Amino acid sequence: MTWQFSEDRAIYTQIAEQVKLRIIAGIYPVGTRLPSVRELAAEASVNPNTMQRALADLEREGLLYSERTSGRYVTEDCEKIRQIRHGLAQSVAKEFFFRMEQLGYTRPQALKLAEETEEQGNE
Amino acid sequence: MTWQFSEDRAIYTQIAEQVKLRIIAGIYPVGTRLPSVRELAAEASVNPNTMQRALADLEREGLLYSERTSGRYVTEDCEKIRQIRHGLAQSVAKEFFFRMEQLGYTRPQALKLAEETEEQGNE
Amino acid sequence: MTWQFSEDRAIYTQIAEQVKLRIIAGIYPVGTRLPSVRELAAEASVNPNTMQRALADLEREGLLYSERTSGRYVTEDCEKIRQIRHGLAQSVAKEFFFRMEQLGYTRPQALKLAEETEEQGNE
Amino acid sequence: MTWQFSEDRAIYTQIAEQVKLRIIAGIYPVGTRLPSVRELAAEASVNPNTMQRALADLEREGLLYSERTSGRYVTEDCEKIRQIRHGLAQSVAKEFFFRMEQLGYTRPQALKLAEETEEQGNE
DNA sequence: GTGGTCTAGACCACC
DNA sequence: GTGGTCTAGACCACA
Repeated sequence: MTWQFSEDRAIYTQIAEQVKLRIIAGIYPVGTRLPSVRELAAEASVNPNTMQRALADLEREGLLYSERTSGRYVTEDCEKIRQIRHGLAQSVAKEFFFRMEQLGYTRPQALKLAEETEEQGNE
Repeated sequence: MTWQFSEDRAIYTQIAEQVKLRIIAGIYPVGTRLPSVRELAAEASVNPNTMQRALADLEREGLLYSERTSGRYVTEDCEKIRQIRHGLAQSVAKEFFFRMEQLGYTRPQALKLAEETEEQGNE
Repeated sequence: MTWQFSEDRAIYTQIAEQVKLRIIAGIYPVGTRLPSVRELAAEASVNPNTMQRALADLEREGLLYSERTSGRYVTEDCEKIRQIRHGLAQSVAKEFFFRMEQLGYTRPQALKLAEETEEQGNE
Repeated sequence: MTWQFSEDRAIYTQIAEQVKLRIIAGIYPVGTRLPSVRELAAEASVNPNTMQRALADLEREGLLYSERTSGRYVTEDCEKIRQIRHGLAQSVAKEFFFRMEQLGYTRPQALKLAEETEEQGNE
C-alpha cells in the first residue's frame, strides 16, 4: 500500500481520496491516531503543506479531527464512515451505469451482465 | 460529441478508444465511410500521423478497413463489433467490482447496492 | 492469366519470364504462332519496343523463332522446352533450400517439412 | 550481415522481416538485448521512427519486449520463436510447391526433383 | 543513456 | 481527393 499520483489532477485531491479509502478499508482504524503530517508527507514524497491541505479537507468532511496537542485522529463516528462509504459506493455504481450506457446497455442489461461476470472470472 | 484528451496517456490511444466507442454507439455506423484522416485530424486538433496511427490500430483489431483510394470504412462484421462491445462491458463490470471491493463490498453486496441505486436516482 | 509487373525490375525482363512460363505451361503451345508484337504489347499495356526486346531475348534462348513473313512461333523443340523447364525448376528448388537454410533447416530437414506440408494443406 | 531494402515494399516491413530472421537464426539470441533504436536506425541508414515502427510490430507479435529504460530484448519464449520459425518454413514450402506447379510439376514430382537437386549441387 | 510519443512537412500510388 | 510511408527534429519519463 503505497502512494502514487496521476498528474492530471491536483495532488492534494488524490491524497484525500486515498486516505479516505484507507479509513474506509480500516487501514487507519476508527478512533486511531494518524501519523503526523510530516511523516505522511515524507512517505508520499509530497510537500507537508499539500498533505496538510488534504487532511484539512477530510477534517471538514468530518472524517478526521485534530487534538491540538497530540495529533490527528480518525473519527469515532462509525455511522459517518458508513455514510461516506455508501456515498462512494453509489458514485462507483453510477459510473458503472454511465459507462455501460455509453456502450448501449440499459441499466437492467448492465446488471444482468455484471451478475454473469461475477459468477465467472475472479481474475 | 467532441474530442478531448487527458494528458496522462498517449493521444493516439485515447483517439482509438473514442472512435471505438463511436462505432459501438453507432455514431459511425456499420459499413460506413469514416471522415478522411486529414479531416478527423483537423477535427481533433491533432497531427494527421497521430490520427493515422490510432486508426491503424483499430484496423489491426478488425474494426476498420481501408479502401486505398476511397477512404476508411467501419467493418461490416456486426459480430465483431458485438464481441468488442461485450469485451468492453466486461472490463467495465470488472472495474466496478474491483472498486467496490476496495470499499469493502463483496460482489453480491456490490450487486445489491447497484440494484438499489438503479431503482432510485437517474442524475 | 493477365499481365502485371513489379516496378523494381526492368519490365522486359518480367515479360520474358512470363512468356517463358506460358510456353512451359502450354498456354502458348509448341510450334504455335504467337500473337503479334503489337497485340501482345497492347495486351500488356507496354511499348511495342519493350515487348519486342523481351521476345528477342527468348529468341536468343531458342524458345521462339521468327518467320520473316508470317510472325513469331514457339519452338518445336520439345526437348529444349523440357530443359528450360527443368532448369527453372532447379532454380526454384535451390531457392527453396536457400531460404530454408536461412531459417536454420538442413536440406534433409527442409525436405521432411515439405513432405509434411504437402500431405496436409492445399490452401 | 548488412541491411538492404528493395523499393517495392515499405521499409519498416522489410526491417521487421530481417530482424525476425536474425532472431530465428540466433544472431540476436533469445533473451538478449538488442542494440538501441537509434543505433539500429543508424546502422540501417533509416530514420529512428521507421526502425521504431518495425520493432513495435515485432513487439506486437511477441518476439520482442521493451524494458522502458534499459532497452529492447528478444523474448525468452523459445517456443514462440520455434512457432514463428515453423510458420515461416511452411510459407516457404507452400511457395515452393506453388511455383513448381506453375511449371507443371505435381507436388510429388516437385519433391522428387528437390531430392535429386539436393544430392547434387551445393552451389 | 533508454523507449515512446508527437508534430510538421514531404512524397508516393491510386483513381 | 484518398490512405500510406518516411524523414527530421523535438520533447517526455525513467533511472
